[in-house]
This record gives sequence, C-alpha cells and structure tokens, in this order.
Amino acid sequence: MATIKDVARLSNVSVSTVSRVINSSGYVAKEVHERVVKSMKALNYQPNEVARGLVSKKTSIIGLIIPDVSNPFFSDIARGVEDKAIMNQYNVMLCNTDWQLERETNYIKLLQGKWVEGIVLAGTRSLEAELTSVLGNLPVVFVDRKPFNSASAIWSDNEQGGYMATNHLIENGCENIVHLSGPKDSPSAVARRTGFLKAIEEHPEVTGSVIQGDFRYNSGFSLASDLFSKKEFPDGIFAGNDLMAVGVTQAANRYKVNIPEDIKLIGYDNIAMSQYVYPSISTIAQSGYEMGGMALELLLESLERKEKRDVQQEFSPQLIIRKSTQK
Amino acid sequence: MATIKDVARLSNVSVSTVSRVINSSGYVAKEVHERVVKSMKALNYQPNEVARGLVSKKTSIIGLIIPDVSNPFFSDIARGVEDKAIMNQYNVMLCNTDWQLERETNYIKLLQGKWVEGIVLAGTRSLEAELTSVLGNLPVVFVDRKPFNSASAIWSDNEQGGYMATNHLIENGCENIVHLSGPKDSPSAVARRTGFLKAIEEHPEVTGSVIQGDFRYNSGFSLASDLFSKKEFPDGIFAGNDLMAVGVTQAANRYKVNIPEDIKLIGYDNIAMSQYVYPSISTIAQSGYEMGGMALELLLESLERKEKRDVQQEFSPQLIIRKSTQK
DNA sequence: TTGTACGCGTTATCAC
DNA sequence: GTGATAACGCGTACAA
Repeated sequence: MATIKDVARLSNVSVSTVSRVINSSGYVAKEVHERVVKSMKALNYQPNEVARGLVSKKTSIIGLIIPDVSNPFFSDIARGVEDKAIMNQYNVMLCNTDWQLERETNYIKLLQGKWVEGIVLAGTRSLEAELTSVLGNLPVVFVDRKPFNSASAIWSDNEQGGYMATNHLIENGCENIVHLSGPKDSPSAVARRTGFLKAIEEHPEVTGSVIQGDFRYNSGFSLASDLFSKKEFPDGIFAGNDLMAVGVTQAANRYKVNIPEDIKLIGYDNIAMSQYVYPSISTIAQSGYEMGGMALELLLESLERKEKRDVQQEFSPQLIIRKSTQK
Repeated sequence: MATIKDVARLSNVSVSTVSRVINSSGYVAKEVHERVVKSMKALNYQPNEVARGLVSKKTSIIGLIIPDVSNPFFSDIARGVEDKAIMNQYNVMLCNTDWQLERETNYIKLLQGKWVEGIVLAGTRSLEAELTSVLGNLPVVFVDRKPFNSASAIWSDNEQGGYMATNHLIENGCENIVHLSGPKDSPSAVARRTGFLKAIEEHPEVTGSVIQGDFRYNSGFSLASDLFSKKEFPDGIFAGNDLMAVGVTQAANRYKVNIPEDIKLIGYDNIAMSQYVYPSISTIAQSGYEMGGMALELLLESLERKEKRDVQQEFSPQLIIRKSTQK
C-alpha cells in the first residue's frame, strides 16, 4: 500500500507538498500540483485515515447504537441519522446490540477508543449509573429515552402515548384489554405500560392485563395465537409496538378472528408496514426518521461548540386512526 | 482525555511499562503493575485505538456493506456477520447504501482508508470494472453475488431458484404467472428473472410476464394492488423476494382476493415473517444468517494467511412449500 | 512556493 | 524488570 512518502518520492517533492495538494491547503505551483496528482493516481494512493485521525483528532465518524436493525422503527432512526450524517460529510458506524446489554456496553467501550467523535444511542436499556461510567465524556445524544442530568436527548412521551392508545380502545367500546408489552427493562416499554395502566385505572368498568412481550414480530404473533386459541379472548389489544401488532393481525387471520369486528387492535411507532397491512393498524405515531435526523444535528452542533449545551426535546405522540379500531 | 503518558507520569514509570501492563506483554513487577492499574482507573484511561491501529496495522474492525437494513434478508446477513465477528474479537462497521450505487462506492472508499481490515459486500449492484478499481487490494468477500475472477464469494443459484419457484407454481396449476422482479441492475434479481423466463419458455401453455419492482414491501403491495383492482388478474405470482410477497398478501386481503384459492403466491429468501404471515408464504430458502457467518469466516481466514486463496461457495436454493401455493 | 522538523498516542526494539 | 527511542502515516508551524 502506497504512503504519502511514496507519492512524494515519485513526484520529487516533499511530503508536506503532497499533503498540501491532498488537503488543498497552502500554496502549491500548478505544475507541481499536476505532477503530484498524477503520481497519486499511478500509485493508486489512498490517504490513511487512521493516521489522519490520529493527528487531526477528527475521524468524521459518528457511532450509532441501536437494539434491533430488523425493527423498522430503529432502522428508520438509522436512516435518519445516516442521511443527515452524509449531508454533513460524516459517516456512520452502525452497531446492533440485539437487545443485549453486554453488547451495548462493549460497543460503547469500542467507540470510546476514539473511533468516533460522538454517538447516538437509541433505545438503550442500560441503567443510568452504568451508562454514565462507561460513556465518560464522549459526546452522546439519546434517542427514544429520557435523559439523565446532563445529556442531549430526543424522545417521545411514551406514557402519554400508552395512555392515548388505551383510551382510544376504550372509547371504541373495548372493555377487556390486553397490553402486549415490550422488554421489561426498556424504559419506553415501561412508560407505555404505565400509560396503559393509568387509563385502565381511570375506567373501573374496563379490565386490563399485561402480557410480557419483547417488541419482536414473533412475540406478537405467538402471544396473540395463545390468546385466540382459547374460547374467550379480549375485545381489545394494545400492542407495545407495531411490529408486534402486525404479528397480531397475522395470528388473527390464522384463527379466523376478525379485526376490528371481534377485537380491536392498536400499535405503536407508525412504521410503514402498519398502514399497508390488512386491516391497517391504528397506532401512535413517532417518526424514527425525524428523531434520528434531529439527533444527529444535535450531536454535530455539540461537536462544533466547545461548551456543553444539552438540548432535550420531547415529541408529542400522535394518534393515528385506521381500520383496526373502527367500530 | 487521559493518554498513556498521563498514566505513566502518575504512576512514576515510563510509558513502556504502562504499555506492558495494558497488553500484558513482557515482565512487570507486581507492585508496579498494581500502581499502574490504579492510576488507569483514577484517570479513567482508555487506550486510543486509533493510535494503536496506526502502529499495529490492525483495527479489528470489519466493514459490512448492505443495500437495505430494513430488508430482513440483509439484516439476517448482518446478524450472521456480526455474531461471528464478535466471537472472533472483531467488530463490525455496518454501512447501509439504501440501494444507491454512489453511496456504495463512497463507503468502499471510506473503508479503504484503513479503517477496516476487510469488508463483506452484500447484494452489490456495482459493475465489475468499477468495483475492482475502487476495491484495490482490500480483502473482500461477496455475499449474494457471483464473484469476478478472483475474490471470495458466497451466493445462491438465483437462476435455479427462480426456475424452481416458477415450476412450482406451474405444477400447481397456474397458467398465467406474473413475476414481480427486483431492481433491474441487481444481479440476483436479474438471475431470478432469468430463471422465471426459462421456466415459462419450457411451458408453452403458460403465459408469463414481468413487472418491475424494487425488492421493497411497498412495491409488492402497490404492484399487487394494481393487479387486483382489475377484473382479470393472473392466477400465480412469483414475487422477487419475500418482502414483496408479504406486500402481495396484504394487497390480497384488502381486495378480498383469496390466496391460494384465487391466486397462488411464492416468494424468495425465506425471511422469518413469511412463515408467520397468513397465509404462510411458500418461498425459496436462502439463509442470510448462515451466508453472513460463512462470509466472515472466509474473510478472517484470508486475513490470517498471507497468500490469497479465494473460496467460492454456491448455495443450492431450496423450495419451501407453505399455504400460499396449496391447490 | 517549498522543505524541515516535530508531534499525534501507541507499540516494539533495544539497551541498561 | 525497566526505560529510552524509533517507528506507524500524516498535518502543520516554521524556516528558507
């Protein structure tokens, strides 16, 4: 692999001159410039970004940690982050934790090693204390999680969202509602569950129960199958996220249960699929793509300015009514 | 941020000693060892991996380029690569091209800059000539693509798979089959299409036509909706991948078209969702997870040995019969 | 306009 | 056992 020295030698100039043409900084004679460019091509020279990063202390890479690439909500976040990053000449290193805490801390430690200038941490389940100790002073923006004392964060009010979803079911006549929750150590899942319970409490005529899920398609499908395979089942399901809700619709198809006639269904996230599924699924909207883009902007801003300034932005959840909850 | 020098100073030793305890190489007195460890903790010291990478020429990072994170086939590949990588003390830098050629070459150039020791390139659409020039001598393993002269690659026989899928529809009585193809510059999509046309040609009694899709859920849904909204529609659909096939089932639900009674459907990839959807979708299996894992093993092997040895592994597609093609 | 020399944080090769 | 010191590949004052 050719280095800057090889290029310098071949062009009969010093390395600093080559460096100047690479970075188009400082003066360099046209004639010399051409000569250098030519030898770079001849040697198929590519600057060593690792060495560059060492001296400039800039890698132009942003780390992105998400729990599940195959969940559209998170891949939406990823695309939001990525698009904005590319717009700003940054690149993204995407790390997938598969919902495993150990992998999350491992990735943070890896990125700590100066590979990235900052990280976007989405949907983390780690505890506050653990997180702060691992993070050190690495700039970070949280997505889909309320922040600690001092950190930028973008999240939506999941408790309010869970409350809205449940009330919507109740308003449409549901009296026996099951909530398929997400992982019990996911803050978002817990908040949605809290909102659910709050709404249930406010309506004594309605009974509600919670079944533990894991935010994955399979979990929605199999939990709903368990429900539908019995004689009696609830008249409303609030799925912890849309992916599980899609699983519910498929289970309903298999067991010849009609949505919304026999049972009403609402999800959470507003992933694209929820509007294409039949019946289309009512849901609580949060735009992963927007949240991701905003997270990256916040991160870049905090990289530019030296003083720390934390921005915390709460999105309001929005109810989207579709077929699955029609009377 | 503390450096190795700070640790050395605080411990009253030289940097070389600190380096020795970090890498547990060479001799160092117990007493000194403890002192160094203590100051590392006190300073919250984290080795700068960029500097390490510069001298050792090893970053322990593998690049992974895929076209679409939200396609389960590719996220399966990603997880296969990731799991095997972590097993071997490597980390993965995942890059998502969103099917854009420009982003693909950009990412390759970025990774060229010594960030990674090698890359796994999945589902690339780039032309051979372009690719070889960009790749240089960066170790690479292709997934889901037949290789050029000299490169390791893992792919499945997509033409054969397309042929099998089409024949399966024909054997089940379909006489008017539509193929929803993938992007026209995707080699896999083209091969499946070729297999489709071959099967059609061999059966003069069967008519077949191709509609251009893009491997995405939405495309399957909207193309099938177009089909179903007309009086007459085909009696068989071969979707270029499962994601589109799932879209077709949802369109069928919406237009009250019964699968498999009114129309039979087969997909490609065998993503998890295809067996949970109702009706479950027949498909041609290829395990992204396995292919990804194998790709990483090949890559690591080629990193260990100095001489180049290309392994090319063709997977045989496998027909999986489910509800969507029952008579 | 160009070249020299130093430093980025770390590892490795020597001496001691 | 331990400590200088030269690399790794590049950017950049500073001198020329």
